[in-house]
Amino acid sequence: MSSRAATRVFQGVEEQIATGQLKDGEKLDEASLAERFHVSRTPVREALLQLVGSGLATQIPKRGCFVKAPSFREMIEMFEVMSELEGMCARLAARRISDEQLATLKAANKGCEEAIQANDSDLYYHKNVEFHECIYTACGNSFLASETRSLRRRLQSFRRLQLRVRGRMPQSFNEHDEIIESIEAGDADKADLVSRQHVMIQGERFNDLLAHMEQPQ
Amino acid sequence: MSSRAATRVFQGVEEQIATGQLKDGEKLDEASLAERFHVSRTPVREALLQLVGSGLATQIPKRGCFVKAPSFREMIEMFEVMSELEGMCARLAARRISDEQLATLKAANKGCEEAIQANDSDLYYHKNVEFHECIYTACGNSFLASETRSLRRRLQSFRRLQLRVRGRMPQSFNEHDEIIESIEAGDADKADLVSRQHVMIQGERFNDLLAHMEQPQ
DNA sequence: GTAGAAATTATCGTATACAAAAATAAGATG
DNA sequence: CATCTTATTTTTGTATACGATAATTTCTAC
Repeated sequence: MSSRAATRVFQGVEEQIATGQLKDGEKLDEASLAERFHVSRTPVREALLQLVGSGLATQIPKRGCFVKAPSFREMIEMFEVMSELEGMCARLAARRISDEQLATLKAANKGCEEAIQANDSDLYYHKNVEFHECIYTACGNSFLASETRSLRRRLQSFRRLQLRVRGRMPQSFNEHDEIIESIEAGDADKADLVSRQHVMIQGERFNDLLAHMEQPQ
Repeated sequence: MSSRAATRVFQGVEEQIATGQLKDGEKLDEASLAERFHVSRTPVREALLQLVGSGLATQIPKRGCFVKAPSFREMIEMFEVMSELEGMCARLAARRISDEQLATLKAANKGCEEAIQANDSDLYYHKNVEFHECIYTACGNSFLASETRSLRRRLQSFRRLQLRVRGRMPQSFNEHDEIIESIEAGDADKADLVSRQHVMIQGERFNDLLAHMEQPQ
């Protein structure tokens, strides 16, 4: 089906960690995974290496790999950094965005609006990613864009949960408006501030959500 | 000698990329590397995967791995992000640092001073790392600390060059004083600003250095 | 002589095999 | 019965083997 077995295993394990099927500290046994994915140990080992690289697993020499789900504290820390990066992207975008990029950004936001009117949170999720992607591109720093994207991806599975929180979708959309306005006005400081808050609010929502769901560690 | 063959290969190739023995775009042939490091292809492939993960190589499916030395533009971009992260660390440290951590920070700076008096740029390099490491720890966000450390490491080989630039060592040290003062005073905004500048100046110095050395691409 | 096609070669991705180290189980000794 | 020692088993890390795909070369046709 897919091109590389190693990639399949990587994404599969990643998914299972995100959904909680594989829990924190659980051992990632090479032989079992190989059997589960119908491949040999070689691609499994490659997948595990990549998991370790992306921080989802820990490797102890001669002992094996173990799931390393972010703790509550680490999640908050990641949101804190995400907030900073997102703010930086917006700040730079306010200074560097082109007319064309601004138009694309507005179009993406229009997509968000339509998703809200259709009350389609899954569509909103994708349109929202698109919106932020526009800002990453417009910041004119592809390294920053890539780092931010990567962190967003890492917080992704939790975000998806958040947008279903009551009333979050319209509020998120209103914040988008503020972000666009400040970027269009070239107000870097405000774009920075508003974007930071946009992320931190999500962090807080995440916090609420977790508190409702179960005990953090 | 060492524990893992894969690690040896990884560090070896990393070193050769940093020193310029392996140039941008050059192919990382599995068989040749295996022969060079007296190991089989398996650990070589693992090393290459890690190199790709840390951004030092690119992988094209069914075509192989190629050295991906950061371009001039990417270096500037990385400095821009480093500046932001370093600023964030300092800002948080100004709010969260403990008395004990502050003492350690001052001690590290004392080490820098001694290195200057001894005119030992190599020692200064290490003491400087120690100084910044204190701030990372004091920022109270271990994820941020880890990300910043990782980026520092990536810019490391170039930094090492920079500190040998004429007059940089004392200037860097003076900037440290400003950083300590603002952190001690709990002035988060100033700590942020000064730390950002501290990095950006290095970026500019790097810029100068490159301009002197050879043509950027 | 050049362009395209077929065959050959090289290299990647995966599977299997084997050696070394660690975990576990079994046995001996007090 | 507990504990230390030793044997067995499991599992990691590395080497080798094999199939598939892309690159290269050779060959043929024009």
